[in-house]
Amino acid sequence: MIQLNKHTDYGIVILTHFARYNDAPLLSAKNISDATSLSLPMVSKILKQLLKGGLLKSYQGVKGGYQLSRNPDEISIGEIIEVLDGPLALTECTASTQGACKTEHSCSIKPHWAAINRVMRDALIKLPLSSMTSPIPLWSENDSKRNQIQEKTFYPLKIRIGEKNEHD
Amino acid sequence: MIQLNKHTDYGIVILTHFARYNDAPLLSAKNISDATSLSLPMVSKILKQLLKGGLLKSYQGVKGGYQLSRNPDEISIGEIIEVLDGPLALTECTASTQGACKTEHSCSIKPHWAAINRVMRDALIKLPLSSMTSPIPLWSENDSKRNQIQEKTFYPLKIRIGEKNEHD
DNA sequence: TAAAATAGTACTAAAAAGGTACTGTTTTAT
DNA sequence: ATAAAACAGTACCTTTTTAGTACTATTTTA
Repeated sequence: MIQLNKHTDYGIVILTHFARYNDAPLLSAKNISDATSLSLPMVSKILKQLLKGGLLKSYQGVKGGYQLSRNPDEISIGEIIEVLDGPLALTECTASTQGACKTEHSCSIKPHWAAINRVMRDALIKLPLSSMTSPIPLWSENDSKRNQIQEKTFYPLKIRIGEKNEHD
Repeated sequence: MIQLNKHTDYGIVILTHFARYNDAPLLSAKNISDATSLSLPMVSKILKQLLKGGLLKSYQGVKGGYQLSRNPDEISIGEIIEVLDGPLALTECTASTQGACKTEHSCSIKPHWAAINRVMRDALIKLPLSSMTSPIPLWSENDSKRNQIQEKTFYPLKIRIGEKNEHD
């Protein structure tokens, strides 16, 4: 089912919590654990990963805790997944990788995998964390622009997919 | 890495082979096995799944074999993944599922998962199998329309994501 | 100096994936 | 008729990945 692993799943839940309480000064692992019903060790582990990936800032000591390193509309779901679960690709067989696949020499569609991976990545890189906290949960046609990260952000990718067809 | 399982990976390779030899009358499991360097039992297993999922037709007997049930431009990568790997969703926690998640009652972002799943599914459902056999492997901006399944096909989904922003 | 928080590492049990083997059924050609 | 070549279905086992926990060290504040 191409499922996210639990860590990543939990990570999105946790970051959504941060996004919702973005005004609060710092949130501790204990705080998050209570709010999400996830075990403290589990939460702690994921927070460390998010820290290492640059999505959170941390402060040690008795008044320490974590906070988002950027605004929720400048962090994408795709980026979160990449931090917790590695590259946003459905296969490791791309034009750039070498030797990962034993049938590589005979594989005739190798260059085409890039298209699948790109379509997938592009879709998730455009979905901002802030869309997880918006009052209306489901995207309607009119919401689609509001719930997208715009071109001027930090994302290098410039390809657009799913362009509106002018014939309908 | 949100990776496709091997069966699905192989399945796309196999169906791409069918797409490429769409004029040939029937292709046997042995034929596919030779062409892809995948073991015969493996190929056989996947072909059966694809048959069951309605993507292939089969004929028994000594002159038997398999063929695509539709044209390659009417089969989407997303559909293939759904047949071989289940629903195109990154989490099983959606508004429609019940009881799959033990922290369900305390999960505040449950309705929002649908957005992630939809973005993902929509991207892959629009990518046709025929794009795997096109001479130019990578999508350029101008290719994007050519390599998309159009609205008039059998897909019920009508949402579009990633619309071009008129400010750039 | 004690308490509350982050930082880092290592281990283990459970679940999923990947692959193979075996047996049965259908059709064609001799 | 019967053997061969292909599809059809099921069950099993091994390996890998995932999920979760435990333990220890470090930092900061009151």
